[in-house]
Amino acid sequence: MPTATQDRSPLWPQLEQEARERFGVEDFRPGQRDIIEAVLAGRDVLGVLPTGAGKSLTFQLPALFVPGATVVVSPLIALMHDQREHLTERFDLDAAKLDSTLRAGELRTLQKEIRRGEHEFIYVTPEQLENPERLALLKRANVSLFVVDEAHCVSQWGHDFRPAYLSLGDAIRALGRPRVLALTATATPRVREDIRAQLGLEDPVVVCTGIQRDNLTLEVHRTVNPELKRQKLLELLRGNDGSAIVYTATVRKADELWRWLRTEGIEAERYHGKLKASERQENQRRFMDGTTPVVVATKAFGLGIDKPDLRLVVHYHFPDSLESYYQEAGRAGRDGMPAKAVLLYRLEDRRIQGFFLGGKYPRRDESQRLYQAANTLCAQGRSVALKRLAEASGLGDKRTRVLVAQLVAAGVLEKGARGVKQLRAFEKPEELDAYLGAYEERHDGDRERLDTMMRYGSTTACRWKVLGTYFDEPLEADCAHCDNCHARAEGRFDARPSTRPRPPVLHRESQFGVITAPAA
DNA sequence: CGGAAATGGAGTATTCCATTTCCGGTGCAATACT
Repeated sequence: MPTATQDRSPLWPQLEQEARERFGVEDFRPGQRDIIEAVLAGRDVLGVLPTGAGKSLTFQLPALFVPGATVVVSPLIALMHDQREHLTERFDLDAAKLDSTLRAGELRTLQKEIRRGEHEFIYVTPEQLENPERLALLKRANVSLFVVDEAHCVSQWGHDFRPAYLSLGDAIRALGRPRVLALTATATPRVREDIRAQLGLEDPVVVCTGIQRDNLTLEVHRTVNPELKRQKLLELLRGNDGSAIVYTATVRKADELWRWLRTEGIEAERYHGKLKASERQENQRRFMDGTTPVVVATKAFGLGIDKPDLRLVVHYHFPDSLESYYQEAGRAGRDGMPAKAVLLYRLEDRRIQGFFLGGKYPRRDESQRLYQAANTLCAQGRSVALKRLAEASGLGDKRTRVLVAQLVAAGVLEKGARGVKQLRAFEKPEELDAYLGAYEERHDGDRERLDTMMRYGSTTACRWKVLGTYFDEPLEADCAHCDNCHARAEGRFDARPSTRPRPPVLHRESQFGVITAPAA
């Protein structure tokens, strides 16, 4: 993919004026100008900018200079709501939002407004774009810019829990192929490629600002048992002057730690997907406005969280990949002041992530079952509803949708208003095999990412270097602001750590059912 | 896969240990209830 162009649009002076007068922006931050230029030039763009780097401006500003409406796809209704309010109240722009919370009356009003072209911005959930009526409505808005906010969701969520993300490419085509701007805070080359392919971006301009953060110190503490872990956590929180997030992998652990921290005299909120919406909102508010300094949360606490003065992010369990880790840990120190990201590493925590990985993608036999069901039900060119396909194959709705999307992409099925139709069958066995095995590759990729996450936890190398390599931004010198670099500077590492004798391994259940433990 | 909780066994009182079982993230949308 090519990098940013430097052509200046003739509109630039007007643009700068608008930026100043409407948005109060005097100088553009790194990356912003390149993205805006490319969008105005009618290019597809993938922008990788960190949280708080002014992503919104990169579509809000050019949207005012292109004809027709700008559609913004957002993963969370709450996020859409905030952004819309921001646009209408602070910047005096017309923005609508289209999601399931609209009542029938509100929807009718909105339909009229959209037909009259009243809205410059229309925020939608990906699910809405699967609905043919909504798509028809948006078509009337003459969409010339299609923005995908938090675009990593396309790659991270599309294939399992929010399959609507797999249909964005279809929606873009249905809207007459407006230029597309995909925005995210982190993307490895693999994720970038996934976004490009899923959205059908054509020769996109890629704008990446770096991932290195000099004010953020990375640390890993190996904690060999739960008690040590808790003590370390307590020590970190007591030693921290400012706000902190503690991430856990499970809801139960989040609740448990939250309770325990409070008995230890630490003021904390909790946040996870099992809480009622009202409680989540209230807890988040108290953390964001500084009433409570600590929040214990699962990964549900993430999107849209921009608290610049966050001083510490602790991971009680490591997440599923370095992308996730960097996203979560990187929330610390957005204000540029010193901050710390600490991982409490324990080898055993792998099982939790391993468990989540296990059920994530369709297995071979499931893909087979769906394909067979489609073959049977779609005989003689009949249209079949997804629900029927799910019933016939015995798969869940979500899984069915993921697999249908895969078959649509392969040109085997076609989506219509009344379900799917079969266009052809897999002709060659290799083709069928590629379909059946498509998710095995993804699964292997995910395992690898988990392994890389664990290598980060156990490495003695510079941690920023590890991250740099992972995100394809190799770092030449060591960072001097991670625990390993500190340790090396203080001579606390052996010259050649890898040559030390390895600890004995306890083999349980060898193939003869004997337990052997090599002498230490 | 591992930790917590539940169950079971041994053996006779309460308890203790071993084994088994269960559970585990993210949200939208549509639907059935008050």
